Amino acid sequence: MNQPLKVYNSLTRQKELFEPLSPPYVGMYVCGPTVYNYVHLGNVRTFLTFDTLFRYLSHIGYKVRYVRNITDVGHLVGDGDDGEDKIGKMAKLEKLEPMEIVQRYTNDFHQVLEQLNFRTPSIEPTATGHLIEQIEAVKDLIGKGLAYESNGSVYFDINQYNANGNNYGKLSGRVLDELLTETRELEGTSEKRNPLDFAIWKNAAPEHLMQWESPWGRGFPGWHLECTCMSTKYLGKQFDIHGGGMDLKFPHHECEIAQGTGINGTDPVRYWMHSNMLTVNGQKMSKSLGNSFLPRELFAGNHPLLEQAYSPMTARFFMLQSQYRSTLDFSNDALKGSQKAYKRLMNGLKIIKSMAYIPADVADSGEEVGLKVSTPCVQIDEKKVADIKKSVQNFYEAMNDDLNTAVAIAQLFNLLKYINMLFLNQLVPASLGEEGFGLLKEKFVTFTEELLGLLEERSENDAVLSGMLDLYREYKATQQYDKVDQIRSYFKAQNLVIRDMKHRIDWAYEE
RNA sequence: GGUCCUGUGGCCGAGUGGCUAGGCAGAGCUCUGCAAAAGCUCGUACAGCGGUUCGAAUCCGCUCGGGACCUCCA
Repeated sequence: MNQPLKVYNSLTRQKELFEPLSPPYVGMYVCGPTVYNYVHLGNVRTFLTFDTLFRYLSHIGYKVRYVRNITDVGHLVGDGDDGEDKIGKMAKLEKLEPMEIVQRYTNDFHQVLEQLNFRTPSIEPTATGHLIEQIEAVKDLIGKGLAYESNGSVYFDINQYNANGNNYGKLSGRVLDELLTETRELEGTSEKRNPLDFAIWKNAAPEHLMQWESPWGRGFPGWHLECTCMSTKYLGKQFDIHGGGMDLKFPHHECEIAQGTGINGTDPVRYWMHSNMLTVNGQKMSKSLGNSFLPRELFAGNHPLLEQAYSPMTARFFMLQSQYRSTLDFSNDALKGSQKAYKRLMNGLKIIKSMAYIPADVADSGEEVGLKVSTPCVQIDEKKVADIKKSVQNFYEAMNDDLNTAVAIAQLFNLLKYINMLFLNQLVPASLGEEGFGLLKEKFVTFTEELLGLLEERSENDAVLSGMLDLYREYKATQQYDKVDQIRSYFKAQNLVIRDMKHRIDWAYEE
């Protein structure tokens, strides 16, 4: 609210100033996973985009209701009637109840997101929990002449929808005639009036595991319908933001627009946002191409594509280093670079959090705070203070510019420079003034932890480490260098390193 | 085939009609028991060819390369 946020709206194909329907409230819906398998790293990128948006909107004063669904109805693998539903297929394969499959992969999804420090959405509704709403929606569309029954299935009537003055294809930029000529369905074999009509209710074969009673016989809801019903129920007939991966633009989101418009008489979404794909060697990461890997495999480093393990926060940082609308290419070299950069950032975070402002007169004498500084007189370095203010402002401008986290992170590194200088007494807090120092500390911590969701990853106990450091100092003072080296090895074994400087000895994350 | 996106230095990745992105890697200096870290300095860019312009890597055209969607996919 207190920041002019601009977002790229896929519907209008341009950046627009974000103005919610009824500030300070914001309604945001994001298509969640179909829980028939483990989420892979590519899936995670989309959710990270909207986690970042959720955090930023909240930070700038909006009250956000963030709805992210769980698709727990199996949808068809293929387009034809003989297609198997994905959850049902897994259930048969593993000899489990479909709901066991759903539970297992929902748990996995939640666990992965928690490891990556995602905030939980306000509501996480399931498709099976909204069957009544979906059946009502189908009835409603039939009543309005926008859908028709055929052999126990119900299809959305695109020709009628367009005849009513709508434009099916406006989100994805598709032209109906072109779609028609490209369709692979054979004439005469379909239950549909128009090959482009999509199912909103699907007749189920007896062996189909997940099926429910309906006015059109036993069946299950069409894939696109759940999002329309759940977003309408929790966010209203029209709401602010709808997000998802690029690959959902067509047909899924196009269908949502058609259904929402058909049922509620209004365009359901004001800002459509789509995040781009994670690629591997330039190709989209996907299960069918076999180039995907699981977050778990990334964290453990046990996948042929991975040269080593990368921590959850390294992965988060890596993905935030690019803007969400660009494709991001995965590579070990890039991940290694991110790992080092992330650790540098965390060392800065650790330093600044432990540091308090010291007025000039105290800094002069130095003794009582354990600093041996002999700064004769400290005056405020206006140039540095101005630079800090500029970086803070640039951070906000970057975030306001369609969530440009890449540029935002660059500002963090500008600030990090001053933190490191403070740490080494190349700069004393007093030279930034209380205001300048306070701004540096507050913003660096807020940006890193709250907005980007980057946290320190550490298991070792602080007290143990500080005890070890005391020993280190003692051995060093008595020049017992072999023991000094032993302590260094102890830290090294935990991916930590001792920083032994003129004025200070401390530990840090090994970079 | 149709629709659309994209091509930045060793690697990843921003951005813009003229002003240092940033990170990783590399070189030098300072500091240091040895290291490490940090700070400072430095190098190598905008696929190719035309055009518009006082000026383009940034706009336009063409060529070549890569990709996405059109089928479930974040």
